[in-house]
Amino acid sequence: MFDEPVSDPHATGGEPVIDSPSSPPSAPSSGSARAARTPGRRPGRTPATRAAAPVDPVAAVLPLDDRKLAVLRAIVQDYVGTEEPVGSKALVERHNLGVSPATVRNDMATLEEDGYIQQPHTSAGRIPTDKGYRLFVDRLAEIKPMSAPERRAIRHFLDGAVDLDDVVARTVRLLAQLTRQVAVVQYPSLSRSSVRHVELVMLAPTKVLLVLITNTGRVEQRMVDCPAPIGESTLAELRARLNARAGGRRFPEVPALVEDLPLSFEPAERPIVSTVLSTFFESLVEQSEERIMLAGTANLTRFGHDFPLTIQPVLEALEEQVVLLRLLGETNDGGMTVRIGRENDYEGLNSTSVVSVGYGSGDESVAKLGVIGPTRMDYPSTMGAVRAVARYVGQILAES
Amino acid sequence: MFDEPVSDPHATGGEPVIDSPSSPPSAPSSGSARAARTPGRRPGRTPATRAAAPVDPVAAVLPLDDRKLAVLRAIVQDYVGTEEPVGSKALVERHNLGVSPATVRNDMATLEEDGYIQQPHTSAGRIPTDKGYRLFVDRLAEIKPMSAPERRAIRHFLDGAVDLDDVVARTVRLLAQLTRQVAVVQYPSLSRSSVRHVELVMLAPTKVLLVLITNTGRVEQRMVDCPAPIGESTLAELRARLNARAGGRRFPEVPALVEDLPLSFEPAERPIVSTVLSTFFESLVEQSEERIMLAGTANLTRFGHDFPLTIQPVLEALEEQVVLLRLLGETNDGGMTVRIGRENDYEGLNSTSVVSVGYGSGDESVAKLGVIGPTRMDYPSTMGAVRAVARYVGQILAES
DNA sequence: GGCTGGCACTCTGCATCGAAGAGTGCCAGA
DNA sequence: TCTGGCACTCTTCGATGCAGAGTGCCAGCC
Repeated sequence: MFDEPVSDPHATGGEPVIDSPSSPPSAPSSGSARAARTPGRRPGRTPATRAAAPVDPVAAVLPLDDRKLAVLRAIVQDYVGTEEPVGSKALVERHNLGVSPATVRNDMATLEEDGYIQQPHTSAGRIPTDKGYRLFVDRLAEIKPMSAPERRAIRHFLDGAVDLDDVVARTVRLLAQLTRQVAVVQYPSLSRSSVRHVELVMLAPTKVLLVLITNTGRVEQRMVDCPAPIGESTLAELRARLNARAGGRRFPEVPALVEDLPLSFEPAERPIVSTVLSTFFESLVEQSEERIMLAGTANLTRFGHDFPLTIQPVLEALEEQVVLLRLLGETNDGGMTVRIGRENDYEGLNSTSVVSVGYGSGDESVAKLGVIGPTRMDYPSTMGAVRAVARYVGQILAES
Repeated sequence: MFDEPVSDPHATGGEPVIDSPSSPPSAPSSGSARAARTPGRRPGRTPATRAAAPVDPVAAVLPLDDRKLAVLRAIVQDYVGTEEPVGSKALVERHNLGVSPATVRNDMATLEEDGYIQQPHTSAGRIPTDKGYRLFVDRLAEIKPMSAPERRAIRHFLDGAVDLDDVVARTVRLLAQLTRQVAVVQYPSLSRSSVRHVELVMLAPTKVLLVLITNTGRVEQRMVDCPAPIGESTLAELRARLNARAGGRRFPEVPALVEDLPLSFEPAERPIVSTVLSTFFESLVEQSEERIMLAGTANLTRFGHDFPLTIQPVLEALEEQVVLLRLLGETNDGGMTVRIGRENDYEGLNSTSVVSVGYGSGDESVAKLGVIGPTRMDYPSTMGAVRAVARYVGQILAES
């Protein structure tokens, strides 16, 4: 059965939101500039260019005809469902492809030569390789939209949130539940937010608490140790000027806007003001720039048979905020990003796939979210869930 | 080798800080009122009372002599080390107990009858039961103090923290590393902290951001939707009065101290003031009362052979803040609490042990921390690490 | 009464073996 | 280009057998 167009998988349903990682923003290779692209390593793997310049010797072999693609898709679907290598006979039975097992076997041999599938052992069925999944995601899969009840449930669940922490917490849990995988949600990034209010609270003569509130509702605080006692009036003035200049501005602009502030104070007070300001920038911008929330680690137990070996490095990766941040950081700004297996830079995640996307209150993204699962995941559904959740979080943020 | 006193394991080294869960606060059963007690289910299991009233038919059998206790201890130690059932021959070889394997076998038979050890299969070695671990922890084990370099490392690591979040974050990671288990740290509880400062920030005419700073450096914020626009001057006045009355007070006292505040405002403003105040109490006290941080989940992979079955429910438990909070909540205020296997109320943790203790800036605890590991854990070392970390965090908090 | 050596017994763990089944690759023919 | 057939490979599973570890019990000794 070949019920979806292969040449442009996005023609029928959802918008084309798939971006492969590290695909060059230029050089649209197929009809639509926003259509799926193959990763940089295998350039020119699309109908439009495949005949033109056979850069890669493997790629040169490659007039993968429709049936072979259908076979690959069937293999991916079956393997994702059963977790077992799929053989030619079973494939023909389950997908009535209209040809005999022998023919499918020939196709499989081709697909294996080209590196899309592989055999765990001689005379076992085939399983998709990372490259196979890549092709599946890029050209064969269609993002599966959420059903109406699912959408309602998402909406309802997120609507109950009382503050930003709660929004993020609910979002991760929701995402983990929907996808039955590990979910990761980044807090709205400071660098993409704007300043709503800056508050300075004196706790002791030389101790000031700096509280920053962003337009996304995020609140950050930091203790400042002043070199000398600071007067309440100075503090009030600094607060007023800081808010006047920075209020409403995007974060990256702020330093330039307030750097001359110390000059407007008495010389004696300038060092103090400078200290407060530098803490403001350094600590808030650099240190706690990014926060992340995680849920669904229990889903890791459904990973596979070779359990402890796979799960340990993944758990370790999940403990490292840095790794997660970099992971999400690689999300393409435009659309959904899928990184499959070894496409992930971090070694511990070499047998996982990461589906991530930006979300935001307006039309641009303020942070990323995503899920981490086995390469052997149900990509269409996962991508659908990730996309849907990202949209609703964006809406919620825009409302509050 | 029988190098530590059995009758009172606390005579030589560390203070008696072990408390069994659910042990009645009254009825000290041995010499020291703070000495280890056995859980309620098995009353009267101590030298002082064992001959008096044989309540329990099993307990009646029980003049466990010193050698049997030594055998039990040896079994626990060996099993913890090897993860394999330990037999009589190996026991005699490794611990030169001064008797023959046959004798040890007889002792083992007794210990098994009494429920302290069990055989996985006929003619396999013995492994300790929960009850066996309980006895070990209560009477045979001594908390192993940290070495000087370890203490220095702890101190050094925690000293680098820049704010409360950082202190807590460093603490969990440290604890997880030291014990090689899952670590849990509760944020300093609001109900045991005092108010350092309350800040009210107007974000919109009817939106006020309430920021609360505690003496432990914890900062909580909450959005308040006012029923009517609130004036800047009213807000300033409310802020001043709130701080005047609540500043420095313990949290539980605060409601009573400020409940009449609305009356000191114009009648028109009272509803607004009331709204702010009620958010102050309800949200802060009830909802986000407790926060928890977690680390070391990757250590779960070292749990045991029967892997996925054990780890899944544990991971699920760890995802539930509520479960963790209740877990820590059961920590005895006085000293260290060890809950072994089925002593844990939560079913998913029935094959784990939880070692927890309170920590605080002064002499009383403001929150709890602990680790979760397999019942087959090295209790002396784990307890030593937990105790040491708790002390240092307390010191750090007291300083800042 | 408690400890010990000896002995028979049980059970696991491991390797070996063989049969069954699934799947492949290749070839000749339509 | 597809198909049916066939030989071959390799995994899986159960049965079998053997070695090793550990026990329980008993009779004898101190």
